Amino acid sequence: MSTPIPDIDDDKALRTSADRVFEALQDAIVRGDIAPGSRVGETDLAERFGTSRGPLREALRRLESRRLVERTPHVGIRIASLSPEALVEIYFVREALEGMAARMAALHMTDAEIAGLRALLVAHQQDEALRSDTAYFQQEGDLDFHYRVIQGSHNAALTELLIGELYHRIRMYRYQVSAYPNRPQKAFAEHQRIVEAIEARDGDLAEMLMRRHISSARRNFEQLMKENA
Amino acid sequence: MSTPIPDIDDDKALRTSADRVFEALQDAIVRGDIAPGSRVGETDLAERFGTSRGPLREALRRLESRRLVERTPHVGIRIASLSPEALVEIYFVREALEGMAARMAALHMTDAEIAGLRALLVAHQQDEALRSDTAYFQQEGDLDFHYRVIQGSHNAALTELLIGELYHRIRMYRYQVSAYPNRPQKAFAEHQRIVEAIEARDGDLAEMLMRRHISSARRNFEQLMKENA
DNA sequence: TCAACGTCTATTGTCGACAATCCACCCCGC
DNA sequence: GCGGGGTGGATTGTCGACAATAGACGTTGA
Repeated sequence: MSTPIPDIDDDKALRTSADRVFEALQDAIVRGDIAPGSRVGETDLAERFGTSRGPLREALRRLESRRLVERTPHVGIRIASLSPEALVEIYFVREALEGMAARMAALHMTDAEIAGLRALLVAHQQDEALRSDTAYFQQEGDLDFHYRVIQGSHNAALTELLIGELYHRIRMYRYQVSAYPNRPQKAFAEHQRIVEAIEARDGDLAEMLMRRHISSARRNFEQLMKENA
Repeated sequence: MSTPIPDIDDDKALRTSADRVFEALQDAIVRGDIAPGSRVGETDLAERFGTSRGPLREALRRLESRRLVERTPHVGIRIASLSPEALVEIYFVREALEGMAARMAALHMTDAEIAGLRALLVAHQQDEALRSDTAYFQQEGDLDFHYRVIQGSHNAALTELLIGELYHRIRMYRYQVSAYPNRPQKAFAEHQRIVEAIEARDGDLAEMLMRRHISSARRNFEQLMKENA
């Protein structure tokens, strides 16, 4: 108890209480401020977020849709915990979706967007030169890169699925196991070649490279799991 | 079609009222019993489904997550209507995801599942021989075929995304525009070749064929839209 | 006549209380 | 001592009432 949860977002931009709780609670879950797998009571949560159980339950239903909490009727809710196996499953989904996103990005990104993407890579290169092995920063940068490619697809359904649903779970896992090594220099090189393909407006190549990029990250992760077992 | 809303599911298997309303309302939206794009009041809906506004709002939040209703704070909710452009976007997502599903189905489906899949095709062939142009039936059969391949991937994340989220919107569109022609005989031939690839355990081929199958359905749809405009 | 303002009503957002259900613990019988 | 049933407590599910907001309508002034 005490003040375990980072302050509720008091910003009034999100009008309703249910929306604020939804964002705050999602953030708390993703950041691991609430232990994954733990059972939580509605009354406690409502009190903690300074609202009543009505809006809280609405927020919970949305989090349930996003697979961030699991609910069993008349029993309660528990914070979702992503197993390594489930993460591997998501890797396959990412490979398919982001591959398609890269293809469409190569076809539909504006020149300005591509320029911004390359600028991002340059920034990463400099940062990486300094702090070569701090995986965390690279991970956030990695997310940034993928975000931009996804949005570059100009496909709202695709973007919503990836950023709105999948990425929260992935980030949750990254917080759970604090920064597992993820070959930053190699990933960076792959990013660079993806951008080159996009610049060349080569959809086939962009998709292929992105799929290889993600599937090799998956294999790296699977290897890591095998070693730790 | 007489009763305005298909009877609320009185089955007690779904324990809570919010769950029942969620399913019933989703069904009503998908079937078009509530006009797409129409504004609906919470009080009306609650009364219509025989519950109070509390559970109804929880159901609405989940439907909002599935993009079946759109909500603007302090104003109300409106039933989502899927534009042709949005459907095209979803076709691309399907192409990526179902392509991956076909690949994984070729690798992971059990022999029994494959046998069932082929049996389904045989049944389709016979039915289709009789009613060669009734698109509706073929469509439901089409869904059935795709369902099985998706579940054959044995990837829960993939299955949940496709069947749990995307397919409701697709079905909604099929009800909206009553049975647009979708080249049943050609689709059937494509299904057959996909099954052959799965039987051969050829993941690469299965994915390629499935992607072609879906993208050619998309192009067929886009062509149709152009003609009607 | 038109536009801007203010009021007013209908609808949504929020809350607290009550009812229903489950789980843990205890008691009783074997 | 052990298993089964029952009871108590706590938690979730549901409801009706109240507060707050937005949009519609009428009014007033130029």
